[in-house]
Amino acid sequence: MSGPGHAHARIGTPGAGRPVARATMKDVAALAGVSLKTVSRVVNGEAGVSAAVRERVEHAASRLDYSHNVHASNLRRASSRTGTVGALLQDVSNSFSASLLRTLEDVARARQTAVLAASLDEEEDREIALVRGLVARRVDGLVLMPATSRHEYLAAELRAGLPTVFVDRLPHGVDADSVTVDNVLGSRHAVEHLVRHGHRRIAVLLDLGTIQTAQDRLRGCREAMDAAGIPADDRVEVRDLRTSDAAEAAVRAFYRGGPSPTAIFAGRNDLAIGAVRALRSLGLSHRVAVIGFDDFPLADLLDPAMTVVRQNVGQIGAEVGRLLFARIAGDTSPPRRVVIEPTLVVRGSGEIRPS
Amino acid sequence: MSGPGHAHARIGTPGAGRPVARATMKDVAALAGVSLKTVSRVVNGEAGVSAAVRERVEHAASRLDYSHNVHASNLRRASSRTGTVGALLQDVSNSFSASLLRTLEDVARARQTAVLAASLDEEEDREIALVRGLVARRVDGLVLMPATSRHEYLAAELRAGLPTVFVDRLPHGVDADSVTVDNVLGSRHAVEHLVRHGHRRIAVLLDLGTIQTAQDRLRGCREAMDAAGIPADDRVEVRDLRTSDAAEAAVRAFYRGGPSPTAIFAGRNDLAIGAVRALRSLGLSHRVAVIGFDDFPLADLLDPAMTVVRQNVGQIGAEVGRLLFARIAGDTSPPRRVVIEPTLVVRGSGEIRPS
DNA sequence: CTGTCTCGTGACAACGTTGTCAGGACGATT
DNA sequence: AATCGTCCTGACAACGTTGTCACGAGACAG
Repeated sequence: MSGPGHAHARIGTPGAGRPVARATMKDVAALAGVSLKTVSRVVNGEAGVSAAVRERVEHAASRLDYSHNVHASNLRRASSRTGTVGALLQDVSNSFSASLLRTLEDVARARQTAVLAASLDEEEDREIALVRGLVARRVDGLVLMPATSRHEYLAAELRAGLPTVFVDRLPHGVDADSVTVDNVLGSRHAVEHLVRHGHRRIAVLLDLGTIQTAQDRLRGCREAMDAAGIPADDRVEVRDLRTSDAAEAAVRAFYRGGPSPTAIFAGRNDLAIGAVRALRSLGLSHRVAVIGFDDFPLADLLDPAMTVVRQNVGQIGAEVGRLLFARIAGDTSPPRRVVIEPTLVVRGSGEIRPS
Repeated sequence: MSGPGHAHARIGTPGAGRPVARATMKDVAALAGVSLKTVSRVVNGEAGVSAAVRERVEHAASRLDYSHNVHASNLRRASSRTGTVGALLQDVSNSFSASLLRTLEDVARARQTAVLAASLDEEEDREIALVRGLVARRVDGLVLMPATSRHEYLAAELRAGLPTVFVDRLPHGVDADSVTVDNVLGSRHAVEHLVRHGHRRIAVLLDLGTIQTAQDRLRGCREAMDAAGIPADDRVEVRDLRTSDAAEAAVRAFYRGGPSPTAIFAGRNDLAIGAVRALRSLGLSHRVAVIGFDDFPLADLLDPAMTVVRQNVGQIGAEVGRLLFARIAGDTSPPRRVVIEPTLVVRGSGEIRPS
């Protein structure tokens, strides 16, 4: 207690402990009067330690608040798993990424694995920096919803055997597992649905043109329109919409002496919400049809309830987890591309007929 | 290429690399024809390496796909930071936890720190196990939205100086930083608001009674009702509601020959949503007032738009980040208890008068 | 030419842990 | 009594890295 290092150490207050070094196996060994290796045996529950010694060690460990250092342990161990995986998603606060993270977390926890989560916000540099950080932390696996469109920068890691699963977007330039949604199909179905309800002037709201899913969704729309003989119309095809507010403004513009579409397909859930806000304020929410891509909480409570193309997030997350941990467990079969079919959820807003 | 270990190693396929060991500084040193220590100097950008040697080392490193091992580095370094913090939240897929995580992540990223995220789902054992795991991983700090009601189990860690910030719920039995919302105040304001609009039969929906915030919210309601001279009524005070569905069922029961409250205060956002579903299906959504605790996306788009008590999540997250990283940076001042005042956001559902 | 100083580089120990192996105590077998 | 095997325990090296120190080469002053 009077040692120089402890002189001013208070107990139980936040900053008090910094000077107090953590107890190591060596300290526990000294207190228990055994060798370091014996402590290691006890801590790891190995056989070949007498009950008396085991008890002495455990007592010493708890008296010193000993906590195992997994980093040192992994460093020494033969085939070191860090028990950590990384998840780089678009934005952990949006409901799609958040649900995905949650499902992955559940799978990981069942395997004693922790999840490092981060948001990319479609920033390419951030993705590359974060991947580097995760590799430096020696994560056992990586789940990636990429912001980049080319993934050669990952080649070395993949070659080194880093289990990697792409989600929502396909890998380009490297070969890796992926779990994606058939965006072309989903948006084609949505637009076909609108056409079937009599629409010919259908607006399309889309995210950043650099994002794969946005491109695919556009393609799906075009296919459906081509099949219906509806010519492409630049005035109602708005791209590079990043926010709900941008979508709202775009939709407002449609009806200010503009093309006045009778239906709107929104290529992302918050764009759909922006569209609803605009229509609501224009008094058009019961006169213009809306279908959004990606379901969201409360879509059924809006008025009219929103018809959406649903990506089954639970299924996506489960597939991602399954693939990732199979690789971590040593599965070396060729990369798999799991494609999940989205479904149209009919709720009302997509069934409004043109007036 | 003909070495025995590489004979069957394919390139670029997921499982190909497992047998290929990662290059270490030793390997880089050998290839560059320098000592290991020189590689360390180059990798860490230390001074005292000639340009020629530096270039040779960098070239060798990239040829071997060398990646720095932060765990070994931290182990050796004097004052080791792992550059990782842990966030144990209620459920990373609910919008409150997710937003909090997101804000924390932004603060952390600015400090080159990664975030380990996990959900507790109000399970006490899981909290304890996860904290142990985070400590074993030597996180630099911990953000905790506890499922437990007593926190003595953290005493040793706090004593050892683990920077810890409680969020949404206060620490009990130990002294630590916290950022909470004044739940009593918020719910008192909500009920006062209902009383002011003429309500005397006000139902209260609450989460698990073991959760601190639920207790506080109940207390706030009671204070407001006492002040208004409204006697407590067990029939309209429903506790231990875990899900939106449970809330929906409870509200349905109110109007099946039950007490028929003229207003409902829901102590959590998804309970409020359950209430809305029930009222909607009973055709009462414009006749019974509803106020929810905690704002949520689209609350303004419901019909009627929902009046809520808003906890400013951005502010909470920012405070948590600020406190946590101040501690990590060495701040040893006494623990702080930051309390944030929630505000009533008036939107319509809370201003319906009794019929 | 010698001595000193600086600069670039390397040898070695150490961080906290685990795998390998060897040794001592003890009871059982010859 | 000598030999063997079993059980428990410890000494030591190693994982990949960095801090410390020492050494050799060249520059420069005396």
